[in-house]
Amino acid sequence: MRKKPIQQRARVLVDSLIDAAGEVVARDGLEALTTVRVAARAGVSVGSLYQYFDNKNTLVAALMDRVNSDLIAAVDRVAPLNVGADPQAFARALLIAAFEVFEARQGLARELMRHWHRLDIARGLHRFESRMLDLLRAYALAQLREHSVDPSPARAFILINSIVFTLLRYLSLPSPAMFQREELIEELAAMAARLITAPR
Amino acid sequence: MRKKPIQQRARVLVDSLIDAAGEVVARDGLEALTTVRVAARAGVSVGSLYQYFDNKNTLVAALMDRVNSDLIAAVDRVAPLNVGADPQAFARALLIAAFEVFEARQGLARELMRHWHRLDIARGLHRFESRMLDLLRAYALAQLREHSVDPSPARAFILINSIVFTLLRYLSLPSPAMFQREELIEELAAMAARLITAPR
Amino acid sequence: MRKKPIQQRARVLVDSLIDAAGEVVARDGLEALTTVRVAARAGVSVGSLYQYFDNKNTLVAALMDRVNSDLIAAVDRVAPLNVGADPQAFARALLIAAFEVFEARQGLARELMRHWHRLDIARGLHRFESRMLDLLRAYALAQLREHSVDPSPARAFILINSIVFTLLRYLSLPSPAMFQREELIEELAAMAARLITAPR
Amino acid sequence: MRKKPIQQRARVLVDSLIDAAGEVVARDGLEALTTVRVAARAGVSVGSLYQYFDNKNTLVAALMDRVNSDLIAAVDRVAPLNVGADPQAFARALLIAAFEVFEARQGLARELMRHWHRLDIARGLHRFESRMLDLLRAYALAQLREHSVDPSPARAFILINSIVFTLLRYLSLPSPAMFQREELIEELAAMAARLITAPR
DNA sequence: TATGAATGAGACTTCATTCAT
DNA sequence: TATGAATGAAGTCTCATTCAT
Repeated sequence: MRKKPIQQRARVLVDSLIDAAGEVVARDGLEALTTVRVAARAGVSVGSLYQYFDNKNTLVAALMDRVNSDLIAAVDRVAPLNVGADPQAFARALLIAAFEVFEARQGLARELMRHWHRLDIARGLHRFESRMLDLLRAYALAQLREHSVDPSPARAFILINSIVFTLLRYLSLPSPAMFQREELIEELAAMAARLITAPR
Repeated sequence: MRKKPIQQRARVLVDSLIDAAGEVVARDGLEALTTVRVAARAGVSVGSLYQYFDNKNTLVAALMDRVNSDLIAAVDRVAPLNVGADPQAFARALLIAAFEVFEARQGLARELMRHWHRLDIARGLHRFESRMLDLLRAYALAQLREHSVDPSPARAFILINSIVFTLLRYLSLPSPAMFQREELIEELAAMAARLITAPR
Repeated sequence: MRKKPIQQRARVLVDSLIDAAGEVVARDGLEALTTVRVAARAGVSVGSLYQYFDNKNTLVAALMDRVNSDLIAAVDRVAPLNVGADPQAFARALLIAAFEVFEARQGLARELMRHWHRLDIARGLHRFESRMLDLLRAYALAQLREHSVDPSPARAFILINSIVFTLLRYLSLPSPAMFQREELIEELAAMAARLITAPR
Repeated sequence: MRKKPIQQRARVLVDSLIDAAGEVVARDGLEALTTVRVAARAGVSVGSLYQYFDNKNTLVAALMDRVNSDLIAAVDRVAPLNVGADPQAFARALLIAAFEVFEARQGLARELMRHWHRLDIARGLHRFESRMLDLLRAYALAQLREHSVDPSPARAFILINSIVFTLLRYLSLPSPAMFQREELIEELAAMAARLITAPR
């Protein structure tokens, strides 16, 4: 980031550029993400885009960060409301929240999924993994006193990635799947519950 | 494919072009996959590349198909040898085989993973899913007579995608994970076993 | 045209690109008309060319339009000054004007002639035909009250095409003809006069 | 021509290559005229094409020559049968013959017309002009004893070119003209007659 | 002689980035 | 600061021509 958007106007501009980037990707795919187009959609000139982003990559990174933050915000919102629920219900609640995030900007999920490499989706996922781990620990502390309160790193890794990617893959399916979304969520929740409660 | 590689020399060329594509991707990423570069690496001229591939996309598609076929071949080879094993051992065997495929051409997995959308990784996955479903049914018939022999589509979808993507994500981790590969395999195998044997 | 050349500088650039295209064609033929070369000759980069022309074809089309407009402007300028003249003198005046247009950019005529199909020379001719028809009607009204004021479409078609192409062919002759240009003009004018005044 | 096609088989091959070239042009335009395609259509390999034609240009030249020869053959066939007719009937007969040649391979005329420059349509026209001049002289000798037996070069030039190009342009009109072909022929014949019989 | 795979120069076009205004 | 025209490297693809078999 070339300069810190201390000023109000700058922050607004950065946001609208990221928004514009998301819209372009959602509408026409990552291939269509050109700096001129994003700037135009944001209602500014390319020059202004480069005032706030060093290059195209940092713009995309910012977009990814945004999605990741949305995801984290969603689980953060939902998790506390479900600490009392059984594992499967807990997982289900988080899954539904995640689904909503991905569907919020239809088309974006598909394209992000498709390019989850470019730009640190990896980095994003790492942040998400950490957050999820925290949530799991909190849940475990509250509910599963008798069990391990600390899922092993490997198991946490599997849990997060299995769910996130299965979900993304489902969302990016070219044609409707052979099953309903509800069924997918239920099965994923069951799997998550088993993973959480399984003995080491 | 512009012309069918009926002749020996042509088939060899097609193969070496796909190989070259894989090497370029593995070494420098999908972004570096230019037609000229692939041709050069294969020791021929661009023109020759276009003699066998309509365009760059079909080349990448061929590369994806190749990886997919390798994957299918690997599980096909291993599965029959493990029909007698318990679910977790069965899953473990397949996982190890898959790991080997992905590690065969170092770096390739990472980049393919990263672009699993482009060019029909999706299509490839579908083929792989079908094959895995067959193997599972065969295994179930032989081992789990008392259980459902037919995992629901949703569950199969979760099983395949969770494993494949978790595995790919692990392989594409920028820095070593906090856990050993063996641990990951064991946990994945356990998860798979639970998923296979869990009641509907 | 990708963007309308509203601004002065842009208009100048568009013009200089068309000029450059004309020069390249005149000097080395239509085959030598490459986008890079035209841009270079205009003193800008290819990118700039594509800022104002969607592709090579639209550039050529613009060049054709330019020639066509020049032709129309020339006859429009000369015709009013000769409404009082007899048919042959009228035709002669227009012919001389046309000759001048075609000779203005030496070599261009030859190449345009050679490719009169590509890019709407046809369309251009149609515009020219219409304009000529108008001029003929105006002339007929003023001079030939006793004759038909409206040449049949077929006759007008013959009149225009015979003159334009004969003239172009003359200009694109590789070696000097067996006769003087003046003689050609005179004969063409006579033919035109006969065609105009001949009874239906 | 790399070698004289003395042998029967060679002559046949050359002919079939020219035929193939004409068919390709007629069907898909001059842009589609690639050596490989022509060879394939002729049922031989590119290599064989280059056995008889130095390069693509000579092939096209040969095609043009062929059309030109067809044209000359047509007027040569028709002219003697009409020496007794009046000028307009004579002209009409030749025009109809020319029309038939151009329509023989539908589409070819349009494309040839469009590119009458490339390859010596010019050269071809010159041969055609000479032949026409001969025919006109013969006709004049037989019919117009009292007039000039020798049309001036300029007038002959105008006569030939006006007719040929008007005709070609008519044939290459994208949409049907406002008048019937018969009307065009009649008007052209009348114009020709006037041109032939007009005093110097 | 015939074949047709291989060559590779070169054409078109895009788009991230800069910088004069 | 904002603008957006200009830049030009780089990528994809074509096709006339050659030459080993």
